[in-house]
Amino acid sequence: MLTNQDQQRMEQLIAELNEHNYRYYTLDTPEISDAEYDRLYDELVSLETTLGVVLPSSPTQRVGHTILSGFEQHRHLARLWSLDKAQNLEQLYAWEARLKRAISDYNAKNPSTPLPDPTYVMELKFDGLTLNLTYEQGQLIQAATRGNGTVGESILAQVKTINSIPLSIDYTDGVIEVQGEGIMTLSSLARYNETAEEPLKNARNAAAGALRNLNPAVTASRKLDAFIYNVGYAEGVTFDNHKQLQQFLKDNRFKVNPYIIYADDLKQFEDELIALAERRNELDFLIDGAVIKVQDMRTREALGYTDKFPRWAVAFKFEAEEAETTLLSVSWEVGRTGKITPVAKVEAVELAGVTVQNCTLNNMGDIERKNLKFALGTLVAIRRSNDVIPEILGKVDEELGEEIVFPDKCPSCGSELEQRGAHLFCNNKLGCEPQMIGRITHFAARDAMDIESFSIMTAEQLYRECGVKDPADLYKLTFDDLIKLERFGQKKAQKLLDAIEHSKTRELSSFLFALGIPNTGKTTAKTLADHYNSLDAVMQATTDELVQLQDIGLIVAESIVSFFNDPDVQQSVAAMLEAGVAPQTEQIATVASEDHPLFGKTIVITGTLPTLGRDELTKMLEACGAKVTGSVSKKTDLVIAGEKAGSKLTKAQQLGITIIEDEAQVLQMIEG
DNA sequence: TTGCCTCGAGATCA
DNA sequence: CTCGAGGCAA
Repeated sequence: MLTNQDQQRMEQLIAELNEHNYRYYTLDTPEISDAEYDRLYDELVSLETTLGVVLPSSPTQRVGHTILSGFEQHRHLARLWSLDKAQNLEQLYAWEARLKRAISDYNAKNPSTPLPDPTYVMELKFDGLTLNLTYEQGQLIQAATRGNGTVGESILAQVKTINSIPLSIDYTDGVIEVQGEGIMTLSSLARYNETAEEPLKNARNAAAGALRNLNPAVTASRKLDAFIYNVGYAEGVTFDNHKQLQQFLKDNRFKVNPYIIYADDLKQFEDELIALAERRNELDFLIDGAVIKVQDMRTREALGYTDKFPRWAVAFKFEAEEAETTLLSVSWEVGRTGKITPVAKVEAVELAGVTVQNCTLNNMGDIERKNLKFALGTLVAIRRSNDVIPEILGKVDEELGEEIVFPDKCPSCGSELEQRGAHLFCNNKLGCEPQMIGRITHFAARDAMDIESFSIMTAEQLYRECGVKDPADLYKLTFDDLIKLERFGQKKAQKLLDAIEHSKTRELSSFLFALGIPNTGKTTAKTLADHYNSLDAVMQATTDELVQLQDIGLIVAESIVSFFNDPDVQQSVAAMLEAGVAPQTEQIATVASEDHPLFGKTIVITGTLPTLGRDELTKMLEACGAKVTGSVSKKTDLVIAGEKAGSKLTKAQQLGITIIEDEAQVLQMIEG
């Protein structure tokens, strides 16, 4: 039986433990000994077991004992943006110049409400894994990775194991999302590696790996930490400037790194940036630069965002670490477009926590510009540019090595190569294996037809063993074809077939991108799909028409026209359509049939679904002949309720309206 | 490009 | 149980 007294004692214990937890992990000023903490903790555990009651903010809820079967998708309430970069002071001031121009443009248009001169704040740029935490009525209800910025993966159970992240906060007036960086401190990593069977190589990957472990107990054993630096979405609270936002985070007991510097002028950061780069190695966690933001929130709102970045913030990146190693060999690889790219093998060398063995050299011109023509077997300097791709900077000394010989024949099929600019191309489109395998791989890729579990290895295997020479051939594959292959069992074969089947109904824009039209990326493919709304119309388009479209010039237009004039392409597309590939367009979908179960229904959407955006879902529903309205009434036939659904859901329940909360079920209904 | 994790396949052992 | 492919993040 739960008595009032027990309940009170439990709440008291939780409050005390959370307070001590906060002092220990967030403020780093513990007040009681570990033994005392453990005693209180044990008392709470036994109280919880005897009563059979566990409150959500109880510290015993940090380490879940159920092993997850996979990660669910999560749609962020506010997009998580990347940051514009500055590698040096010159680029930093260039950013400031753009910023000031944007401000004066704004002020010219809005003379009655001018923006103030910008003042700045500088913080550390942590090298870990972005976290997005959702609190509803003060409780931590969701935690997700960044993903593509819009949809990430839910890692709530893993994030709860991070002791400095509060399970509940004082702010209870609405839903908020805060953002921060999940990290592993260097001391934690060292301590972990002392006893670990498999030592972890660097703190960033260790943190990322720990958060993607399906067993939260494993995550807990890695003893991660997190710094919170932003409020991405908030109901019921606004901030005038960065200081207020910071204070809000601190008041709600988030762990905010104390390194925050305010300045009226970027010049004041110059010395600090140099000092920081030097002090970098003294910190107990990895940073890869500093983030500089405008303090004033109205300015942030007014300036807004480009496609990718906020205009009011920039990441100042430290000089990338460099290493010296021997250039062992250069091989020439053929991409899907026939472009020949030199790839360098170097003597394995440790660089910023990873072992580098391969470096891209871009093209012939690059090799000459870097004076590497006679560098085989000699010492070269390397660096990881843009954080990721290793590149060779140049020779370390004057010593001459063996010559890097530029090929004149395709290294794969032996055709004559053609030079276009600094690049070499193999024009043997249909007889050159890596080009064909590359096209098939590209076709199946995530942003293209999204055939899951299919990648270059599979493409090679299918090409060689099953005669899959063209993307269209994928649709002829049978279970019997696959099961014969090495490393293909029942499960894998079926999975691949299901994925191929699923790809038949991808969006037209994805299909166009998948075809690999030269000079046509995701964005152009989308432009084409939106404008023409049918595959046939795109194939019939003329150069004159195409150049009228947004961001399509003569070169792109001609690429598109000549691509679809190619009889091989026409044949391949025809074969795919024949096999049942039906790129989805709005036009097809808007031919709503009166037989559709959703036809004429009045539907209300509330909350957020894991992957479908509200606009996207509205369009889909309308295409079925449904009417999507904003508020629930007696006339509403159906309510689709996602996470964090509000009063609309309550009202629907009161009125007894059918409610769907499962995204998969929604999609099923749309499909009929 | 690398490191980390997961999953399925195939080998090994009971 | 071990190995390698696939997926994710930076």
